[in-house]
Amino acid sequence: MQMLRDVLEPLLEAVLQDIGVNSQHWRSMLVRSREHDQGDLSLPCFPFAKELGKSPIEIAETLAQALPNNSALGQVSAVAGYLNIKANPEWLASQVMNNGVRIGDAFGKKPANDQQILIEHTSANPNGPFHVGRARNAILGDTLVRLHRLHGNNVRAEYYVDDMGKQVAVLAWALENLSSEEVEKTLDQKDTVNPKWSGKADHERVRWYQAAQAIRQDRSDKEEIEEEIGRMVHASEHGDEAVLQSFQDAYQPVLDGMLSTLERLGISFDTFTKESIFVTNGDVSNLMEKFKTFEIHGVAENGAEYLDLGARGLKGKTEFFFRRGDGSSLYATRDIAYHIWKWKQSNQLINVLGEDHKLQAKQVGMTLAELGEKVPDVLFYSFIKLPEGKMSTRKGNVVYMDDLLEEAQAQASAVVRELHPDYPDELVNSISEAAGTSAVRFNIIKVSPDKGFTFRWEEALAFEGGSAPFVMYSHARACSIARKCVGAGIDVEANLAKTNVPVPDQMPKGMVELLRTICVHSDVLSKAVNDRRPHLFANQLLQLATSFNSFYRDCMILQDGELNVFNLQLSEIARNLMRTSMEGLGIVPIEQM
RNA sequence: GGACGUAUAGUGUAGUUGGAUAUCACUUUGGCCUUCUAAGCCGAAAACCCGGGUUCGAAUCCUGGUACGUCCGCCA
Repeated sequence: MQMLRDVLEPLLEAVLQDIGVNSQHWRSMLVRSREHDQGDLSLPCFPFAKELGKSPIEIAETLAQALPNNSALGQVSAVAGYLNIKANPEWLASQVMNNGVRIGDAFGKKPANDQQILIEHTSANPNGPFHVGRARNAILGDTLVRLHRLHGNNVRAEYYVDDMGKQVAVLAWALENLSSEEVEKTLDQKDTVNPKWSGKADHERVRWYQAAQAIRQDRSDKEEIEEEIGRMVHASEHGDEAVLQSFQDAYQPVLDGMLSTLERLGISFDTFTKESIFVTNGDVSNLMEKFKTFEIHGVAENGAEYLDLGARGLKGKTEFFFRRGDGSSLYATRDIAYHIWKWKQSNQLINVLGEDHKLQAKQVGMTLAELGEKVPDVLFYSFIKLPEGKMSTRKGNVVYMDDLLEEAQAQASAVVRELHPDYPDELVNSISEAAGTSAVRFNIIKVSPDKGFTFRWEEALAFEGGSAPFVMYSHARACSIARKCVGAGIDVEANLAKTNVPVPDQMPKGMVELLRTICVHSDVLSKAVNDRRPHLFANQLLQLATSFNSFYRDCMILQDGELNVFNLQLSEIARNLMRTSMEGLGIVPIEQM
C-alpha cells in the first residue's frame, strides 16, 4: 500500500534515528503484513537487535510507543518482534472519497504521458485458424496493450505479418495448383471443416496447405513441386513483386479469418507490418553488408555467413547465421531489420513470444546490441497443452478458438436461461456472448505466463469462483443498485457530486475491506504493467470483486426508501473501478446478467 | 549431451524478490435467499519435489539430485 507507505516512512525514519538506527536498509524491510488482522504494513525488528544490543521484542515495543499520532495511522502494535501498522479506516475512506485514488476522470485511468510504446504480439503465420495454444500470445499481448493504456501509456499494437518464406509459398502453390477434389481426396475426410466455419477462409484454406504438405511427401512429381516452391521462396526473398502479390492473395483471406476470431475476443491491432518490406526496401541487404564489417563475422564453406556470438558470451551453439549460402536472408535477419525500424518510432519495444523463441530472441537481442541498438523487452510465455499432450494440428490434437468460443457461448447461454427464464432471447444472447468470451480470456490471463498451462474444458468454461463471470456479476450488481436508485426517483449524479459526506462511525468489515482493496489497486496495476505480468492485475480484480461482494452484503445503499449517500458514493467508485479494470483485461463490462 | 524455464492442499493456481499462522478458486463439508441480482456471502478440512548450504529467519537465495516443458536448422 504505497499511500500508507508514503505517510509512514518519514515518521518511521525519525523514530528509528532516535533509537540509533541510521542506515536506510529498513525501507526494504517494511513489508505488507500477511495477516490483515495484524496490520497493513509490518517492520520486522530482528536485524536491529545486534546493532542496538536490545531484543527485537523490546525494539518493536519502543517503536510502537514512539510513533507519533497521525490521521493515516490506525492501530499500531508490537507483536513478537514485529512492528505492525494498520491504516486508519477513516483515513482510507477520505483518500478514496476525495480523489486520492480517483486517478484521472475514469476512476483508475491515469493521465497519458509521452511514452510511445510499441507492443508486437501474435504475429502468427497466416496459414490456419487459431487454436487455443496460439491464442495465449494474442490474449496476453492484447491484455498488456490494454493495461498499458489503462496505465496512461501511449501504445501501438502491432502485428508482424509473415508474408514470405516456405509456409506461405506452400499455401500459394496449393491454391494455384490443387483442385478442391484433389484436396479432399488427399486428406481423405480427415478433420473435415466444422460446417459452422465453412465460409471462413482460415478453416477452408488450411486444407489446401495440409494437402500440399502431404503431397510434397508422397506424390511422384514431388521433386518438381519442391523446385517450384523453392523458386517462389527465392523470388520472394529477392523482392519479386508478382510472387509477393500471389502470396498476399493466398494468405490475406486466411489472415482476415484469423483476425475475425480475435475480434470476437476483443483483440485488435493498430498496425500491420509485412516482413517483405524490409527485403524490398533494401534494409535487409544493407544490414547484411554491415555485418560483414564486424569482427565476429564468419563465412561457412558454401558462402553462408554468420556472426559468432560466442565471443559475446552466448553459450551452446554460438554461430548465428544471417545469410544462406545462396545469398538470401533468413527470418532472424529480417527480424533485426524490423527491430531497427521499430526503434525509430517508439521508445519502448515489447515483444510477446512463445518460449520456443527464447534462443532466437537472444540472438536478435545480442546482434542489436552489437549494432549499438537497444534490446527490446520480451514477455515469454509457456505453451498451452491438452490433457492428451502437446497440441498439434497434424495429429488432430487441437482445440480451435472458434469452437471454444462457440461452446463457451452455448454453455453461458444455458446458465443464463436457467437463472433467468424470463429474459428475452436477445438479452440472453448478448449476456452469454460477453460471459463466454470473457471467461475464455480470463482463464488464460489469470495464470503466470511462464507457467505451463494445460487446457481443460471444465476450467475454460467455469463461470463461478475466480472467473470472469464472477467479476462481471459483481459489476452487474453494482449497476443494478444504481438503476434501483434511479427507479426510486433519486438523482444519482447530484448525490455523487456531494462533498464532505461524513464517514460513518461504524465501518463494517466489508466496507473496510473494500476501501483497502481500492487503495492498493493502482499499485498493482503499475506492477503488472512494469513487470509485464498481467496475471497480477487479474488477481487484483478478483480481489476487488470479492471485496465488493462483502461490502454489498454488509452495507445497504437503499433501505426502506432511504438513501445512504456515503455507501452510494463508495459503490459507484467501486463500480467504475471494476469497469475500467475489466476493460483493461478484455472482460466485457455488461450492466445486466 | 548442453542452454533456458517450471515444480506449492485431491485438482488448478497466488505469493509483492529473505519475514509471523502460505493466497484464491474448484472438489469435500456446515450454515445464509419475506430487504439493493444466491453466477453471491459466512465457516470447516487440506499443500511449499528430494538432499545439503547461507542466517536471527528460506516456498523465496546458493548447491547437488529428480520430474516435466522448450530450444540447440544455412526453417519460419
